[in-house]
Amino acid sequence: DIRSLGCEEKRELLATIEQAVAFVTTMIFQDGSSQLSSEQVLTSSVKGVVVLVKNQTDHPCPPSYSSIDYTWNAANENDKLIYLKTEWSSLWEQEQQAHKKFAWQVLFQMLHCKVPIICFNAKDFLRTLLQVYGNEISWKQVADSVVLDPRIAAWLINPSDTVPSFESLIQKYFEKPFSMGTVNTDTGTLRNASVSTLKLFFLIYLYQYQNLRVNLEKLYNVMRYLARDLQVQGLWKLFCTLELPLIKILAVMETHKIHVNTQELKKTSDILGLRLKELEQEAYQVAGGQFLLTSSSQLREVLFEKLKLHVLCEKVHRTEIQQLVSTSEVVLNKLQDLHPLPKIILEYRQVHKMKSTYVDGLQTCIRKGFISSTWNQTGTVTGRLSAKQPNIQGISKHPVRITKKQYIKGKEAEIVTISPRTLFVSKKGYSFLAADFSHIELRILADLSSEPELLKLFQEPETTDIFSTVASQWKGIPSEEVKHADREQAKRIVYSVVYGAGKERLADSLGITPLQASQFIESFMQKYKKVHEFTKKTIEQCRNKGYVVSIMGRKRPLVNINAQDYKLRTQAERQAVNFVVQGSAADLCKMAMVEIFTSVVISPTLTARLIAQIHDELLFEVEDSQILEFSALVKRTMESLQQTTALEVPLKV
DNA sequence: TGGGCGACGGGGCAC
DNA sequence: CGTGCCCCGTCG
Ligand SMILES: [Mg+2]
Repeated sequence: DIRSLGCEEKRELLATIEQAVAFVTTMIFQDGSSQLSSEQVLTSSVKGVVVLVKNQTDHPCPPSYSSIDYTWNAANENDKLIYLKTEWSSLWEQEQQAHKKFAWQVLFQMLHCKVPIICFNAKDFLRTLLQVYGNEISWKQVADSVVLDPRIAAWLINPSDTVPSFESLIQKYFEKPFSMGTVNTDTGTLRNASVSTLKLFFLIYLYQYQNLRVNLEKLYNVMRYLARDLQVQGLWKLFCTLELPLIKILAVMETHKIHVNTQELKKTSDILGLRLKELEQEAYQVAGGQFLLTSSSQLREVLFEKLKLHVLCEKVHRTEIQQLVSTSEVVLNKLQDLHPLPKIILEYRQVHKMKSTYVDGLQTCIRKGFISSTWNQTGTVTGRLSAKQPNIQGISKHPVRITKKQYIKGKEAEIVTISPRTLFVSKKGYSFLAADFSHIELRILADLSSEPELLKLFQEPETTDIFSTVASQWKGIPSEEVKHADREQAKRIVYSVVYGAGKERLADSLGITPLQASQFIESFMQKYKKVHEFTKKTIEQCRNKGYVVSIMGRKRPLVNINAQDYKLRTQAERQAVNFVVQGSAADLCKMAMVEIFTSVVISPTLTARLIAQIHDELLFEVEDSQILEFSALVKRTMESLQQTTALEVPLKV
C-alpha cells in the first residue's frame, strides 16, 4: 500500500517500476471484488488498483516461449504487489493529496514506459484512470500505453466464445497438462508471504491480496499462452496493431459524453403517447374488442382465429420456432386490403417502436443531460464492434410522421416529423462530422472476387453511384432514367444474392414472386460469374481448413461447414461468405480508427473526438474552426487504406 | 396468491 | 442472406 511508504521507499518503488518487465493489474471495487471476478464490473464503484510488478527472474522461460521480441518470466517471489487507492474521502487533507499525486506518479510511469500492462478488460481500467485523473491529464496521455488484454486475445482465437471469463481462460490455458512444469508457484507465493508479524485483523486483507497475487500471476501466465496461441495462428499482428490500439480508443470514447435534447425528448414522448392512444382506440373499434396491441400472440388470436384473415391469403410466413402464422410486417402488408386492422397495427408498431426504443429508451440512458455508450470489442463473431446503453449504432435514420389532432390546441402544425438522430446535439462551437466508407462491402467483394464488371464500375471515374449504375445495366435503361426504386431494388438484389438469400426471402424483400426472384438470382450469378466463384471458393476453403479468414487475417471457425444436417451446413456456408466480407470491412474501419486517433494524438492543435463507430462510419465531434482541416485528414486517411491493404479497388469516403 | 426474475420467442431497427 | 441491441409478452 503506497500510503504506508516513506520517502525513500517511494523512490525505490519508482526505480523498481522502471526495471519491470511487465505489469499485471486490476481494479478493486467497493465490494472487494476485482475485474477478475466474473462480470458485475460496472455495478460497484472503484476503490483502488492493484498492480503486480513482474521483475526479471534468474530463470527466464525457455526460448520457445519468447519468440515475440519479449521474454516471458516465470512467477517470482521478487514480483511486487502494489495497492494504489484511487478513492479519497476528502482531498482537503494534504496527506490524501500527496497519496493521490504519488499514485498518479506510479500509474503515469507504468503507462509511459512501454512495458506491457496486462489487464483483463483493459478498456474499463483505462477509462477509470481517465475519469479519476480527468482533471489532471488529457486523454491524449494514455495514447502511448502498451496494454495487453487476455479477453481480447481469447476472443480473436475463438470469436464465437461470447465473452470468455477469467475462470474459463484459466481452465482452458492454465490448467492444461503441459503447463504443469512451468507454473507451480501459486501455493508457493502464498507460503512465502511472511505475515506472522502482522496484526491479526490485517490477516484477512492480506489473504485477500495474496489471493489476488496468485490470480494476477495466473493471468500473466494465461496471457503467455494466449500470446503463443495467437502467434501460432497468425493472429499476433492483428492483435498488436489493430485490437490493442483500439482498447484505448474505446476507453477515450466512453469518457466522452454526448448531449441530448431532453426537452425535445419529453415533448416527442408525449406526442407519440397520444398517437398511440388514438391508434389503440381505432384498433379496438375495428377488432370488436380490447386486446394488447403489443402482444403478438394476442394479435395472432384476433387476426387468425377471430377474423380468420389468413385463409384468404396464400403462403403466409410462419414463426421460426413454433411455426405459428406470423404477424410480421410482411404478413400485415399482405392483409391490408382484407381488413382495416392490419394497417392500424402497422402504424401502431412504428410509433410504439419509436417511443419505446428511441425516445423513452434513450431517456433511461441519460445522466445529467448526457449519454455515453458502452462499447464491446468482443461482442461479435465478425470483428465488428457493438454498443449498448444506448445502442448508438442502431438509432433509427428514417423520420416518422405523426398526424396529431390536438396536442396544444391549434398552436402546433398538424403533421410532426420525428427523427431520433436530431435528438443528439453537439457542444457549442463544435459540430458532428460523419465520415463513411461508400459501399465498403461491395468494394471488398469486388477485390476479393476480382470480378471484372464490378471492378470496372468502381475504377471508372464516371461511376457516380454504384447501385444506380448496376440498376441501369440490369434493366438496360439509361442512367438518367433510373428511379430511386430501381436503385433500391438493385441494392437489395446485390447484397441478398451475395450473402446467399433464397428466392423466398428475396421475393419478400422485393415484393415479387419467388419465381421472379429465382430468375434474378440466376441472372446475377450469370452476369457476375467471379462473385459466384468467390463464394464457392470461400466455402471450399472453409471445408478444408475449418475456418475462414478476413483481409487482415481475422478468423472464424465454422464447425458446421461439414455438418450432415442440410440446414446447419448451408447456414455455415452463408456465414462463411458473409464473414469474409463483413469481417474485412470491420478490419478496414478499425484501421481507420487507429490511424485517425494516432494523427490527432500527434497533433498539438487538433481536438476532434470520436463519438461513435457505426460499422462503416466514423462520427466525430469537431471544433468548428478545425472542420476543414480535420475532415480532409479523415478522408485522406480512410481512402489511403486502399494502399495500406493493397486493394485492387479504390476506397471512397 | 401474486410479484420478481430470467430465459426465450417474436418483432424491428442499425449496418 | 449475415452481424448486432432492444423492445415486449409469455412462461416457468
Ligand atoms: Mg456507407
